[in-house]
Amino acid sequence: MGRSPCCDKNGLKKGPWTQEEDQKLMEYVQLHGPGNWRTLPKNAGLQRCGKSCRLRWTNYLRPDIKRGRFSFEEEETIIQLHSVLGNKWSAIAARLPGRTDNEIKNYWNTHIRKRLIRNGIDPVTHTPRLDLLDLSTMLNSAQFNLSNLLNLQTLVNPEVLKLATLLASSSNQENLEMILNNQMNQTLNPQTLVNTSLLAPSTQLLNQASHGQYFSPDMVDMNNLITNDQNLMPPDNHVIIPSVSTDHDQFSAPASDNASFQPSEIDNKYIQSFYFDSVLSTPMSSPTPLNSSSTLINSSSTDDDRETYCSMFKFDIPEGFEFDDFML
DNA sequence: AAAGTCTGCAACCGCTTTCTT
DNA sequence: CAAGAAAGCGGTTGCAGACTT
Repeated sequence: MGRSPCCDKNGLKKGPWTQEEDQKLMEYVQLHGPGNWRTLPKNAGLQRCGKSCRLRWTNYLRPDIKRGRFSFEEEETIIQLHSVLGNKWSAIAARLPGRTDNEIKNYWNTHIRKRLIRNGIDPVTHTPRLDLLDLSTMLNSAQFNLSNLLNLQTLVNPEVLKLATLLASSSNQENLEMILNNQMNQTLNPQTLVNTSLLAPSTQLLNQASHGQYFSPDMVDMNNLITNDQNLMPPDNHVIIPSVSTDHDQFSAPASDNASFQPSEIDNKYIQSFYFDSVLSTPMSSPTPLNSSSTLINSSSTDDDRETYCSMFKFDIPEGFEFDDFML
């Protein structure tokens, strides 16, 4: 059975709304409340179909709509919710007071989605795009071959494999193996990551971690994270492993034997922003002020260039997980 | 300065779900 | 329970303004 159109479109206006039309619609809704959209246009003296009126009201005229730029927290919320809910814009909008599904959808398509793609993250799966990586380097390795991988597959966290792949693409064999070997102990050891020298040490953070304290993903400025105590957040089932180059401006190649190591821009972004975050975390703290010396956010960055790093790597932290058990 | 291209967003379209009779 | 209407939803389009050549 075919569906009849929501209204007779003959003679009905389409396209942008005029101020006069907005006024009529607002006055009518304020007087009678929203709803009964089929009869509303006629009663309000509008040459529009009810559907158009409903859309105009819900997406634009509603008094509780928050207009203007999305805040950092809102953006983070959208990304996190999208990683769980997918394109359920109305469900996402329900968690963002004052924002409409249409607005969130538009913002996703025009800003967030592009940014994720630019950073090598699949906006659908929220995981790094392996097609961007050089798998051949890893697979051709004599020391690290496919059969080893297969033997490990039940033990290795797939997300860590992705990181490992990334590192492999940078020809850093030794560090890669260290990470994978530690994965055989079921969980990623932050000390090991740091010891690889791919990830410069943060003594302060490691001390905190070794005492079983976790950090919320204050994701933007990893440099601040290690230099500023107040950025270390209270336990919240979060772990961050900050991976900050020693000079803060350029990713450091391991010394001596790997002088040709040239990480790509994507490598830098991934590695420097590597952190763990449970998917359904509690709302995040306010972001750390951007540091102009950071590779991620530098002096030439505009507001629009605020990079989005959440949801890149997600790990569930097992209950009762203790870092002490895994310290070297 | 003009033409072409890009970008962001409001609005529309059509399908699905929910409600009403 | 079924049919029809209304509402909800997500994908897509069209256009105005910004930007680039």
